[in-house]
Amino acid sequence: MGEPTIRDVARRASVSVASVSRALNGLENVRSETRDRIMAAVTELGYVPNAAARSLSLSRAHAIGVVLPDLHGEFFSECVRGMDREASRRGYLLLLSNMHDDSEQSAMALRAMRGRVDGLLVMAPHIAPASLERALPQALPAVLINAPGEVTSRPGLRIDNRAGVDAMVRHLLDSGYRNIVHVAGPDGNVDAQERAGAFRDAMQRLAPDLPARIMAGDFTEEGGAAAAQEILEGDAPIDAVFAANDMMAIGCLHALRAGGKRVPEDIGVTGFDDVPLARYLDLTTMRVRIADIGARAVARLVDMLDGQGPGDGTELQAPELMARSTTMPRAASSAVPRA
Amino acid sequence: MGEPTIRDVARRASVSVASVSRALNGLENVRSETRDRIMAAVTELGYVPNAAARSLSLSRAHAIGVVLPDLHGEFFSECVRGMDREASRRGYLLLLSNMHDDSEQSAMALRAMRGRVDGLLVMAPHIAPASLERALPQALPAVLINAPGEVTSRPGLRIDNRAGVDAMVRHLLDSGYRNIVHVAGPDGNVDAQERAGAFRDAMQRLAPDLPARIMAGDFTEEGGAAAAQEILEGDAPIDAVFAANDMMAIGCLHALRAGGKRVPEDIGVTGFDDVPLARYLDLTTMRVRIADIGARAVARLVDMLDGQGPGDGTELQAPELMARSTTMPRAASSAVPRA
DNA sequence: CGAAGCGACGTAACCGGTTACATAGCCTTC
DNA sequence: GAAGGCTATGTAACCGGTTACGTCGCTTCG
Repeated sequence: MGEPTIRDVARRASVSVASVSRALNGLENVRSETRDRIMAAVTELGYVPNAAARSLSLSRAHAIGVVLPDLHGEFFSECVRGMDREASRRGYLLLLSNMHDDSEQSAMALRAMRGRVDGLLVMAPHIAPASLERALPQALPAVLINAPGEVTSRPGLRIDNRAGVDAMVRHLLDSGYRNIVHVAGPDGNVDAQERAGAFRDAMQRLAPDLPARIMAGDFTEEGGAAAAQEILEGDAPIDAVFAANDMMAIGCLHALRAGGKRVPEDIGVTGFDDVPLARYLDLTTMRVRIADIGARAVARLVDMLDGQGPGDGTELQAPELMARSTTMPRAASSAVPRA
Repeated sequence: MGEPTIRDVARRASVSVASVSRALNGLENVRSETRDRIMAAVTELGYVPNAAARSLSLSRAHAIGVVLPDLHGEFFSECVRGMDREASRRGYLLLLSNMHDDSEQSAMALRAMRGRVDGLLVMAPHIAPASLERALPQALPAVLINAPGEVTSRPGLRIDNRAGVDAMVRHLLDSGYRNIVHVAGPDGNVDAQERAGAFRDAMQRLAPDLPARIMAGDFTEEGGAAAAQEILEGDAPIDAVFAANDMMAIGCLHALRAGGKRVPEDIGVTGFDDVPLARYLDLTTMRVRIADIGARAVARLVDMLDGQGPGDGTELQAPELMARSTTMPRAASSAVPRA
């Protein structure tokens, strides 16, 4: 009545279940005539192996658990797209579960994956590493995405914020901007902190004579606009705003233009992330290839599962400068010494 | 060595595996003292039931397979977000697989889900219903999302394009626009066809005296701009453009303004979908709650699985008018008779 | 010619749960 | 006080695969 099982196939092909299993898994020690009979039976019955039974006896599910926070649109889909691409290339399926803020429920979701997946991909930007480590089944290999710092023993994958900020600061200096202010993200956010710190360092290193101003922000468009207001009303001779993300850069851009500034002539504006809107507004920014991060995370995890060693530590994904029309080479430009 | 099994728990609590299973599944016939001993053993050992074993013996996986095409960002993530929300409320996990254009590989992905999922959520806008029906395991319940027409016997979920177009046409007429042109989407797309057809019908019904012009388009920004050029250069007295999606509306909006037209005074522009960019540009459009569609799809599927009957046929999700600043009530306005 | 070796194949145990059925202990009831 | 019923619990079969091990027949070689 139900779906055909391997025993049905065996009966139909007049062989034992062992032979069917061997034939299906491409083992060598099956006579080709036998194999043909088995394959015929398989197609006649429309047999498909039951994955649950397979996982149970192999203790291998060929599936990867993906636990993501409630991400904003583009980021989420790009990440999953990259994961799916790599996973399906490698013959794995993705088991998805949003990690809700409720850590109780997240723990539930994690347990529910027990026995279903061979490894975990976890993005938990706002979870303390210690409690994360506790929630993670210690038996399961896991790759952490954008986890805060090196605090964990798990292999990880992160945006190379330092390299990105470096490239952007260099671009601004090369273009001739001299009075650069960084609008930082919220305190709680790891990327925000890292970008702000990197900005300070980059300025110190690349242009020690110039001031490295940092303003507070919150990653929102309104926050960017507020920063712009402050700049318009202040008396500091700012000629470039480097926002810690694109949304703030966009808020900034509008407010500055509304305030009578010409961008990029009077003042340059740049962001970070390269959201679709940035491309649309022709905003200079750092492109973060999120899909690649997802794909690499899968690749590393599968390598671990196949015993290729744990890979070492945290891998960084370098963003790419997208120089567009909110910055321009300026008259007063002077070369910056290469590091 | 490996993870503890139910037998380990049974041994530790000095009971049989049957009692452990009963206690864990909340069966009534377990003495509370016994239950406590079992629970203690569970937490001491850190026992988590193996899902594969569970699915095998119950033939119930508590997971839902999700097969989506390679969707564009926002749509994908919204849809999955809605699904995940509802699925986790109902105690289900999501098994994800992008359906690549390669139908061979898609079939593979579908078989790989055999035994892993209790049902399928399939979005296949560009697959012929017949071949889809063939690829789908006939034993698995499935809910089709945005499937073309009623051609299939499976329950489905679709955007109510007719209602949406109706509402928009009514809004334009109410606002006083009289010479409305619809910029259609690509021929192959079901939504595009439906919207164009609905536009013709709505105009016929709500304003039989007015012309119902339709121009060809392709759902891209460039396509919208091209249509706008044609309007600018033509001599028809167009005073409103209703694009079949937001991206075309945006292309149109820019081209019209670049061509010297004032929007919304000289000409109204509207779209469909309410992508984030539309909100940003303050474009009048129809909001499609994609997340709700995903959530409803899960809800219906789970109802089917729980034997609540198959639900009947295709359910429609009504879009919502977002009247923003690319349309406005005009002087020459005259009321339109309500249907 | 018999033993050893080898390749193809079958038998049955196992993976880790669930559950039908058996059993045992206790309480009722006449 | 024995029979019957009820409840808590144990035993073992089963879900559908994989695979260690055994069997069988044939070839090869001393």
